Order: sequence, then structure tokens, then C-alpha cells
Amino acid sequence: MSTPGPLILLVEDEPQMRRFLRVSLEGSGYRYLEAATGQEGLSLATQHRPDAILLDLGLPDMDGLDVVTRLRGWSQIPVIVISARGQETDKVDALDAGADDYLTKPFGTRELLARIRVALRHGGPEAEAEPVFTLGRWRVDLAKRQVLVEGQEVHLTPLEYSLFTTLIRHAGKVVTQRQLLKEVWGGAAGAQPLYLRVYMTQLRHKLEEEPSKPRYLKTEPGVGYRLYLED
Amino acid sequence: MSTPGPLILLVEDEPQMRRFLRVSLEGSGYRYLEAATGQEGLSLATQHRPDAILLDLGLPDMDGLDVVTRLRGWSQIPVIVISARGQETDKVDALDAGADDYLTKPFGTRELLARIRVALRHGGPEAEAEPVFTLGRWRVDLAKRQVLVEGQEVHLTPLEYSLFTTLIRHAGKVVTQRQLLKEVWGGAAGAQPLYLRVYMTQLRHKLEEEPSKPRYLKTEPGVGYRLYLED
DNA sequence: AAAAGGTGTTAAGAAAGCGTTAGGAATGTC
DNA sequence: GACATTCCTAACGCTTTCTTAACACCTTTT
Repeated sequence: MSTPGPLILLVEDEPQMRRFLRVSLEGSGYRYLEAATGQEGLSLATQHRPDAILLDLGLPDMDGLDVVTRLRGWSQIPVIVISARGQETDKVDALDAGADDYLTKPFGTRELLARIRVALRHGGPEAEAEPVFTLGRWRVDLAKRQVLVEGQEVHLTPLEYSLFTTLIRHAGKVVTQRQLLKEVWGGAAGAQPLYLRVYMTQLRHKLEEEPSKPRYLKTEPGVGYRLYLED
Repeated sequence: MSTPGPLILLVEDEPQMRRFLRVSLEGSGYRYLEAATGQEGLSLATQHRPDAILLDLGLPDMDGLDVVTRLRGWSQIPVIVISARGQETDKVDALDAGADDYLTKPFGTRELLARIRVALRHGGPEAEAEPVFTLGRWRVDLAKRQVLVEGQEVHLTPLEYSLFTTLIRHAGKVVTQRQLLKEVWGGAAGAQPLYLRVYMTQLRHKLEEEPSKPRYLKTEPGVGYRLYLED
């Protein structure tokens, strides 16, 4: 379980370069989108709002500089230009058109990745959406590791919190006892179904209005438990 | 001729390079500030809050990377590194330390100026806010590295300060022990959770009203610590 | 209606984690 | 080299959390 990596859009027409970059990006945990033409690139950028764009200047259908200009008409998404042209004039033009960085081919993978990280820092704060789960009177801030019930903070022990967030991750679906024991207590042995009953009781007392008649933390007899989503 | 140009701080020890850059910058309408050492650079940055910093990595008194790290402790001022070292590793290290761009000597004036314009675009719109964190009786000036409790300055050792500002950077969120140890003591081995307990005790004694019943420096048993923002 | 299986509840002991103190080692300063 | 500061480490008592057991309950089956 991990948050999906930032989304990178690659606009590049050479198949070889695309393959190389795809491997580098995916290997580093980024989600990945590619376009072979400027038009397609602009279209994908509009639809998916990537967190950063890698742009080759030598595109078949339009000048790379126009792509940057058009993009800057509505967006501040960081753009890293990748180009075979290493002339100073090319760099200056691209940067002044709105690009955030300029890399001359050939370049090293590690440098590219480092410059992508810089770009993501810039687009940064709002790029990382804060994952907050809300349901009824509950509000769970996964980033802060904080649980609120009607605005009041409720303290959960590590196991309680882990059990609760496991149910949240599978919200709406039944989670079998076996699965819960594995995800919360770890694969190792010793975990008994009794633990679940004890900790579900504690969770219900801390979170439910009527712990004996749970509205959300439901038991599925013989199977497991589920976080019930309907109101 | 009304608004003064943006202020650029140059940190560089070679006289020849300084002269060259001074001419380039002043000729382009920038105001200009220079330092020959890392210490002086940090000091000038604190006092004058330049709009961008040009930093040579090869300084006589301290490692250029440390300059970046120290600066990033309180400021987001754009930093363009200028270096004779062109190794990929050097670039990656500098960028990951918090630099925004990396130029290898020799470079063209026009490219440098274009990259400065990019940097200014980034730092641009929002006027750099005073990097001061306040909470309850506390007032922390990240730039001056000064901590006040009810107006009285409180002295923190380097580790105490680092631990405290790490919690401030993640204010409101739980920071795991592992994360704290990594960020404060550095990735290297040897860091034990015991350190955290000792230094949290010291911080609480220096900062909290009732060190044994902390209001802000809270423990999350089994997980880590958090700087609690609510009252 | 009794029995059986699974579930809920409570409490207490065991284990793990935390706060605190203090002394010696390491580091830096003059 | 002497001093001051800061850092690391160990020991001890305390708090929180986890585990375990005993028993009550509820539902379905026979």
C-alpha cells in the first residue's frame, strides 16, 4: 500500500528515447503518460493534469516552443525540455517561453530524475493531495494519523489504528478475519481471531455512537468484518 | 527607472568569476550582493533576503551542499548552483539538497540570465513571507535560528533545534521515530530511539510549561512524536 | 428447548515502550 | 592544555499497549 506516484507526461516522438524514459520513470515509482506529437501532448496535459511534463523540442507536428507557450496559457505545470539542440539560443528561447529546465541530449538518468524531483518540489505543496477519509461523524486524516469524531480527536493505539485503516482501505467490502490478521498483525504466526473481537470492541467503543449496535463497524458472521458506507 | 531590479546574491570566491558575474548582472538591471565564503553568504541571505542566490560549490570555508541545506532550513529562496564539477553525482547531490538548478562552468552569460529569470518566476509572485513560526507562547525565527518563549530567548543545542524544527516542518502530523532519526541524525546507522526520548525530555523542559504534561510536544506511543497545533 | 459455534465484553497480568536522571565521552573554544 | 558545551549511553521506574483468559450473549441447528 502506497500513494500513487506523481504523474509524468512525456512528449517525445523517438521510440527509442520513449522506451528509455519509460523504464527510468516507472522504475522510480512515477505514473507515466506519453504522447508522440505536440497536439497529443497538449490534449493529454489538459485531460490528466500531470504533475510534470518532459518535452522534446523536435516534434513532427509543431514547434516545441509553441507547445510550451500554449501550455502556459492555462497552466503552471513544470516543464522540463529535453533536446538534442545544445545551442545557447535554444536554451534561452525555451526557458523564456516558460520552460522550467532544459536538458541537452545525451543526459544521465540520475540527473534527469533529480531535475524531475526539483520540478515536483516547485509544483509541490498542492500536488500532494492530502488523503482524508470522512464518513458520518468521522474524519480520518491519514497523513496526520489523526482520527476525529465530531471534531473531537480520539486517540487510537497502533493496533487499533492499523485495524481501522485496514478496514478503511477496503471500505464497503468484507475483509476476512484471515486477511485482517495478516495485514494488521503481520504474516507471522500467533495471531488469533480472538484479537479481532477484542480490538473491534475497543474500536466500537471509541468510534461508534452505540457500541453495541454498530452502524459502520459491522460484523459479517463466519466471514470477517466490514466498514459499512451507507448512511 | 522606478522599481529596483530583483536582488541577486552571489556566493563565490574566485575574484575573476565575481567580476564577470557582477558585470553581467548589473548590466541586466539586477541589484547585486556578493559573498566570498559560505558563512558570509548565509549571513547576507538572512539579512537581505535576496530574490535568488548564485552559489559556487567550491568555497574555502564550508561545503557548498551544507550552505544549501542550512538555507533550506528556513527559506525557499531559489538557488542556482554554479560549479566546475560536472559529474552527474555532484549535480544530483546538489539538486536533492535543495538547489533549484545546476550550471557547469564554463557557461554562457545568456543561459545563466535565462535560468535566473526562471528562478525569479518561481520565487516570484508570493512575496517571501517571514519565516517565523508561532504557537502559543512560542516564537521561532527560522532565519535567525532563534527560539523565544514568552519573549525570552531560549538556547537550544544544535540537535535540540534540529529536532524541534523537524517537528515544526511537519506541524500537526505524527512524525515516526524512524523519520525523526533519519532527518535529525542523518541517514547513517547508529541512531537509536533512545536519543529521541532524551532529547524530547530536554526540549520539553526548555519549552513546555509543564514538561511532564506536554501541551504541544506530544508522544504517539509506538509510533513517534507530533507537534500538536490545537489549543 | 438445549446444544453448539461463533461473537462481544471485561479485566488482569505480561510485555513493550517511554520519561527521567546522571555521568562519562566527544567535541569545540580560547 | 584547560574549560565549557554538547552528545551519547546506561539504569530505573512509570505508563501505555498488547495478550490472554473467563464468561456472557446471541443465532442457528437439532
